[in-house]
Amino acid sequence: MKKITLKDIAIALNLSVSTVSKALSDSHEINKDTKKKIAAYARKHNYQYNTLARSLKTGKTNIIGVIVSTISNSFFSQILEGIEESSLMQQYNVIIMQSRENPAIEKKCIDILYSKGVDGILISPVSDSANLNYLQQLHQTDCPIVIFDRINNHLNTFKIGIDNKKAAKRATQELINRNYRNILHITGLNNGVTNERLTGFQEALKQNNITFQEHNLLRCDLSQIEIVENQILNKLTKLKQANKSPDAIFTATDLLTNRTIGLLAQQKIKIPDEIALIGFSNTNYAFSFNPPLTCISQPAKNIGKLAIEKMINILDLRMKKREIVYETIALEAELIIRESI
Amino acid sequence: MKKITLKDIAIALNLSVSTVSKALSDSHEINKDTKKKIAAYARKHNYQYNTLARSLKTGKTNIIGVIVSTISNSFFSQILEGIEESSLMQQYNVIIMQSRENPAIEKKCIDILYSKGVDGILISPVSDSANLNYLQQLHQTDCPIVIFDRINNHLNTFKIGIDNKKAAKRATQELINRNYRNILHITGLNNGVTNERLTGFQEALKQNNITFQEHNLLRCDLSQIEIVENQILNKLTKLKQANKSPDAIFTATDLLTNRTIGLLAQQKIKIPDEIALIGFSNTNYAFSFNPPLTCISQPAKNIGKLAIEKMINILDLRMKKREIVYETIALEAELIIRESI
DNA sequence: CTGTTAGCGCTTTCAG
DNA sequence: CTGAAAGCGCTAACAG
Repeated sequence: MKKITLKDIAIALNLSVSTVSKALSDSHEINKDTKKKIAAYARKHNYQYNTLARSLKTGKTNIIGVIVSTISNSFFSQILEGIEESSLMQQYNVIIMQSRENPAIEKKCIDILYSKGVDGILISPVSDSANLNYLQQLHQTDCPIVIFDRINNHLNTFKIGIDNKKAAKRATQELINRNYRNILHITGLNNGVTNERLTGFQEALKQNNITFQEHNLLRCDLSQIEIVENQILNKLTKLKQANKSPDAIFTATDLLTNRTIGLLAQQKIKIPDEIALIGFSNTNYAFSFNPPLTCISQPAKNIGKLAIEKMINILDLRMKKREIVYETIALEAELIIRESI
Repeated sequence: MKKITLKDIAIALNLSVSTVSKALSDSHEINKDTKKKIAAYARKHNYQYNTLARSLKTGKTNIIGVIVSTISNSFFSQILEGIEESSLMQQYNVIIMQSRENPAIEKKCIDILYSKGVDGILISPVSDSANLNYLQQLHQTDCPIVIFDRINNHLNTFKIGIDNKKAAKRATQELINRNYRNILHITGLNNGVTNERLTGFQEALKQNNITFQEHNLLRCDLSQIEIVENQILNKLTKLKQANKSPDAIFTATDLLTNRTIGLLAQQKIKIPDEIALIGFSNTNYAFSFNPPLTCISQPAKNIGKLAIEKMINILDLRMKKREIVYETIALEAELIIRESI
């Protein structure tokens, strides 16, 4: 079962290559019987057309590049699942690459994808600045870009994510509604997404006439997973010593939330009796935590779906030379109430 | 910044295409100064060679296809992370596809990858039979196959996974060592992997002179996630009514383990006091469960790494027309003792 | 309805 | 050291 080509079929059936090509793409200008004969031979010999050659000719690969920071992060893997599913349905495939939160690697990924001739790139950019100009250039010429997740940047294209401020505000409000007043907000280092969430947190406090206290903000360096727990524990200890222990914690990322619940359990701090916990989390198993975790879950799969759909949309409109009106789509994050608050 | 080609460079610098081609691949037959001039121009205009054209010519795409059942399963996403990392280092890229536990979709994925001209396919096959003959054919001719995770089949190639029987036996022994005698084994439907694990479970019992009781085996249909919990709860209820409640549970898959711990918490069954729990799990957050979960964790990232390395190994040896000796590599799964037993 | 031809961008002999 | 030419497998314009 060696790979056979159009030429092989043409020779075997005593036809020309172009006839075979047209027949297999079901062109109307080919006789029915000829088509049948060709189709039969092709099937029998397991002919699979050579996408490479076709792409070289047509200038279209039907491959979309996707860049995320880490595949194994559950939020991203859910997005990727959505992307793969939708792309397959639309006859596209995806090459997935990891930027590992590193702008230089991200640049390399972009270049590789570009040289592979991908029709477009879906990306959750490492930073709000690093490769943005480069992406903008690509987008304006050869290679359309669609942004997902980290949508706080000035790139003029489709951006799919959630309204982070709103989601954070809602979570905070939920705590306040339940009479928690002294809320510690744990977040990552400065970036668009965490800043939005912080703003949402602060706005909720303000609306309820609660003064935001600087000591109720902890920024963790997420690049060093090992010490995240220490950073949190230190903070809690200090607050306790100052007699300012929080009655609730609001965590701003998946990793922080899941680590925090583990840490509190380990420290035998009762949730929610001593400290309540709410946070962003897309773990499939938040309900298996004990207590089951109350969390803000992003519609990850849907983000992926929409991102690829918008990309195909761009590709389509560009081909038809039609104008494209870009939009930023902020989906609704879901607040799942369980038992940790 | 439109895409530029060798031809563009050649014309601009008044050289021939072949000279430019050779210069950019640093051929020794090109003058140093010419190389420099060409390199400078290429960099300035952001030349990215067209992989498509090169592949068509060389017959090599440097793309490896990967087929898993679901990307968002944490075990697979960890494998994918390893695959992506290693492949990038070796100048390969991966196209990831999902078979969704469906042989027909799996077949489709294989065909698409084949027609894309991937250099090889890494796959965790849906079943021990469905597309195996087809894969064997591909492997023997054009497109080498490497199997990972589900390695209980007759395909003659590299297979990377773990020794499931051994891992299950060890987990069971650990329970027995701690004086649990009445152990309920919860597993999935009949397949190579779960069968191996069941065998390991039974062997451990036997070695300790414990009779295996048919009522201590529950097979769940994993395709219907929603009812898994019900199936487990029903079983526990029945056993209780018969006065045969287990003192420990050994779960055979990620999903089952994580669902079971959630269910037990929900039912207010104290772990490990009333029932102990041990199981396979590759969740990143097993330590955040409460109690922290004692589990068997597979070296997923490593499985991915090895799989791609073996693939590149095959590609290499085939090119050199050297003989290849296939082996099945069973890595060691790790037993992580925490507090659920 | 079928065939001829040119060419996508690149690599690779072979000549000069 | 540099260039001309062929060809990878396919599509598409054009001819017949």
